[in-house]
Amino acid sequence: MANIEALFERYVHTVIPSKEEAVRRIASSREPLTVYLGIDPTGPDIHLGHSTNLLWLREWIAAGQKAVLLIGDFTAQIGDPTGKDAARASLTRAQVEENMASYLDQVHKILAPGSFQIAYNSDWLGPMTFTDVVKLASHITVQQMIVRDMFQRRLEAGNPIHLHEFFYPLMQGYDSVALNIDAEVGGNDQFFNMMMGRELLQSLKHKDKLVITTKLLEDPTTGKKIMNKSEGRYVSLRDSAEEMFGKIMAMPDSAIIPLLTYATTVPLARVTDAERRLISENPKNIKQEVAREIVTLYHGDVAARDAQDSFEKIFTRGELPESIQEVSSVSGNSWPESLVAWELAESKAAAKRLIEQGAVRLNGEKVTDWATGPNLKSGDVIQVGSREFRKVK
RNA sequence: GGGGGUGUGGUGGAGUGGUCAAUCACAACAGACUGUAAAUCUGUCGGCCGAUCGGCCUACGUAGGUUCGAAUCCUACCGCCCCCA
Repeated sequence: MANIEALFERYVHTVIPSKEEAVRRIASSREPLTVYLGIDPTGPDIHLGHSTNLLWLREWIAAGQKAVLLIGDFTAQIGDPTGKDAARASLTRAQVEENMASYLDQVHKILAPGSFQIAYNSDWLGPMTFTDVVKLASHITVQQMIVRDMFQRRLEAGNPIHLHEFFYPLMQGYDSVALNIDAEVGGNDQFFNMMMGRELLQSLKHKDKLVITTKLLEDPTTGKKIMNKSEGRYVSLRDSAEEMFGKIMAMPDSAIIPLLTYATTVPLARVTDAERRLISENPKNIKQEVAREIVTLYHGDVAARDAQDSFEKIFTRGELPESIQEVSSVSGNSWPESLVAWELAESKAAAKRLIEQGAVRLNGEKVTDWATGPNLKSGDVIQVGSREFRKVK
């Protein structure tokens, strides 16, 4: 019983109808309850923001309950409009399949293969006829749709709302009906869609679904998302150990506690301990511990330790990394031409700027003049900024 | 169907005939400093060429036009928003 209550504490934001009711239902049910997590395979990456749901699911499964991972292959193919004003490009079947394979690999880093079921919403959304859709739509009013804050904001700002955007909550909501599900879990930003599913399930099957929303990784000082996929600022579960470690270290200090709380499984006592230490201690140490913890989760102890060593080596002590990408030098190439060829600069103009700014080093010596071509020999190391290295073959 | 608006760089958003490759903010990149790829401060931020001055090319929804000269004016088209019906 105690472990069931604990299910609704750490990662959870809200439970509808209530946490108490959820606990009661689990305890009083003869059968395990089934919860589902829906994800749309719109890109190849799952990021740390999604990991909260997966970590929660792992506990749910450990508590003897059932889980379904619902892949929104149908919705992804049409294109999810919930983003900004521009309609997102639709994905082809092939892209979706590629993303799905990649998603499962990532999910398996947290949830053991076989510990959950997989469902695809194209199975029931694909065969629906226009008649089915109209009938489904009749259960929801426009007023119910436009209360959603995203729609409200766009109405106020005079930004377009396309009619088809109303169908996404409807489709996602219908997933609950098709699965005849007991509960759904998702990030707090998915609250509206999950409630839509609850509404439909009640209308169509007179069944009362639990809605469990999890905490989002947000910066407590700015309220902004720490993982921002549309701005390309996120830690992917596919990232290498070193990338992951580095990206976490580049996060603002204010992200330390949210990451430790919602993206790891360390005991909560350690979180309060970290909060206390942040006051007196160098935040760098605590951030490193968080990075280490997260990398361990996805890459294991050894890789995490190596990632930390390599980070300290390059950034704290300014030494060269273990392995450096090798490039061949073309004699006669000027500095800008070489930098572009080695993918260290986007254009020759950019390369010149980098040199002018003192960002380019040859064997540790600043390159000051772009006009006098590089005189390179095998083994020379070129560095741009603090993290890009190339070695001449 | 009628009327009024609007469309700018990765994003938001200025600019309404030349001094606009386009104020500013965010993002990004670099430098300094540091406690790290945090914070802060400074700088850079379309491309090409000439050894920093300079020159050329491409760009402000699309296609034309007016003009010595257009992101800025005109016409058509496309997209979007609002109001009336």
